[in-house]
Amino acid sequence: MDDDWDLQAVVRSCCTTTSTSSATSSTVATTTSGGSHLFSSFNTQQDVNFTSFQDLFEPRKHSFFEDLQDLYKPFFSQSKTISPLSVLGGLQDLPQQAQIQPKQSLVAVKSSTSNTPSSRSKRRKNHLKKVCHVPADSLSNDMWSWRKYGQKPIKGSPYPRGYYKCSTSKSCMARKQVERNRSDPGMFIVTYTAEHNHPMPTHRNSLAGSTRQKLATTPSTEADDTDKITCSTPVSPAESPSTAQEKVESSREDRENQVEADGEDDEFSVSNMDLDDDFFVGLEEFTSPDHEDLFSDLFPASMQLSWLASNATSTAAGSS
DNA sequence: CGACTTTGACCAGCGC
DNA sequence: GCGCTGGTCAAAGTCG
Repeated sequence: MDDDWDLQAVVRSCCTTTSTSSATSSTVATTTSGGSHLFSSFNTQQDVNFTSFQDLFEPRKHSFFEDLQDLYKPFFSQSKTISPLSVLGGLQDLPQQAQIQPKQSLVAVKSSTSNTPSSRSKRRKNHLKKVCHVPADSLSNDMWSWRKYGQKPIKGSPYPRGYYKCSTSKSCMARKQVERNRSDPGMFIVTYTAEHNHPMPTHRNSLAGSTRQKLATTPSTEADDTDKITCSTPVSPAESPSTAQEKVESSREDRENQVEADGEDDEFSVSNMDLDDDFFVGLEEFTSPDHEDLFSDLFPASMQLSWLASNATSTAAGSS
């Protein structure tokens, strides 16, 4: 079935590297808060040129890193304190760039209480949602562990939507929905709802699921295709290992479609989580206006967010 | 044994 | 108020 795609989608959210066109992935926050700062997320291009990000950030007053930090913070468990909304909060500010599906995006408005839905709070009403457009490649980069709890065909879309929830903690209300962009099959729309109420797992946990690739059919392939890193979203609940796996399977199919585009990778960067505050602290130094240049120097082309990648590797590895 | 995926059914919000 | 659609639950099965 179409399940495959969701897997991939899941993860890599925000920052991935992908090969796809640069502008493609953008994250949006559905929240109505109206803010706007960051979260535009990194595009997943492998070549991610930070410059390309500029566009995204330009409008902003914050320095590149600040934005970056903001972006990540929410996702990274900030090492110690993760505020429940942190994730969402960060997203809220997203720039309008993201394209979101009108309906969803609007929907989210907020509900702090959303975290405690009564048993079935299926409701669309409350719940802040963050929407990220992620290249297929990046889907897998998620440091969080996710467990798929449902999949449904969406009206108007040829692709089903996968529903994932955080598997790290039962009490964690964080959820994400992965859906392929109908207009651009190479891109996935990942919607995050609620926040993680716990720190990111150091090791992408979920071992169990992580491997479930019955078909593991193409682990290697995938590795090639999907695993390459990028900056995956640092934290976004993107896909979990499990998803990654799914990806794998799906990758078979997707590959056909995406491979070209992807080719890249999916390595995950989970381990990066360690970066957290310290990491950003260091980055702040770069916050100067010149950051662009700095990046060029510091992060040569190929590198891009390879740092993330390295971490990701672990995930990828783990997942596979 | 534990964790995850898959799938069908149920439930509730939303629009008319 | 009704129907549609989306979101979640729960059982069954799979895999490490």
